[in-house]
Amino acid sequence: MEHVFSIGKLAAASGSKVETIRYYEAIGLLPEPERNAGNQRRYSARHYDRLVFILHARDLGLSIDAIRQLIDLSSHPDMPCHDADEIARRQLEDVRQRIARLKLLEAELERTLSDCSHGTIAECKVIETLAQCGACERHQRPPR
Amino acid sequence: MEHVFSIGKLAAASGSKVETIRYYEAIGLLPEPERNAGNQRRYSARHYDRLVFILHARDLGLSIDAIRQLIDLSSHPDMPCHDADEIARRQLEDVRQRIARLKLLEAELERTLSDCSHGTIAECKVIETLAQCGACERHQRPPR
DNA sequence: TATAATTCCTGTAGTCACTAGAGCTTCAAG
DNA sequence: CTTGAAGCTCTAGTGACTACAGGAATTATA
Repeated sequence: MEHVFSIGKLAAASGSKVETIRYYEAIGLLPEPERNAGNQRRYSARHYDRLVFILHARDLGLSIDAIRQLIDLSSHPDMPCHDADEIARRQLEDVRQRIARLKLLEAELERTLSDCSHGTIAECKVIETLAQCGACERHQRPPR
Repeated sequence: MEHVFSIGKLAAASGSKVETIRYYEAIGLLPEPERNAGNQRRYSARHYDRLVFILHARDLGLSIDAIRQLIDLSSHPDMPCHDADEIARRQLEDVRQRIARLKLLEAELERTLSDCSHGTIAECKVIETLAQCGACERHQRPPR
């Protein structure tokens, strides 16, 4: 006899939300569960497993689309692992880039804050710093 | 005599996009520019400055709402700097948390990939890892 | 067992910060 | 003067949810 969950219990057990679960069902990530006599969803352990898989992958920053690919892959257990590997590798690359970028931001915010003389807005280095381009290469020189 | 830009030139000079500029105008972050006889937007250096301010702040991860607050602040130059300071400080805190979180993800993805035996999907550690909760505290124990 | 409180249902709309497209007008180069 | 690029407005789409309205079903309490 399997455990059977209401959507609320499944949300609580998995650490997600009722609305999110219904959303994952609507976009086809979670299979449609059985319904009881009163039309309420009744989930099994299989649903729990699938949901935890999705939540982990989301936590790791994978897009819904990447997760869909992984789920498709796992329904072909004879295929080589290469594609799943590739998805994880791309994600790792992405995460590393995000870290590098955020560290630059951290440094710039630290500088911005340490420069601030705590006077009035007119002298505020926070605003001033944002208004200028120090080492930034995004724009051309101001066109004066 | 001031430089005057078309929206396309402003986009190119600032490193943003035409649509983004119109969007910032629509939500009230950029003041409405003058129009020429043919109803086309004509921007001045003031607009360029404001746009660069916004783009920098967005690059630093500030929300549109935080930027709006900073702009409001800067129109009251006599107020103390404290509020602007606080916005930057909160943002720094946020960036640091994001870095910490991403580093955990990086480690988990590295582990996932190094475990992968490159066999078939059935043995794929990438998928397996996502399906389990190793050290994760998000959910309760599986309810079997 | 009756009622009250909670949970669940569907469907729609809202969020954020843009981005893309349709269908038209205006501008600039040759 | 023609032609093609750039501009205009307005609407809808994106991703990944989140929130609400207005009911129906279930569960807890008296």
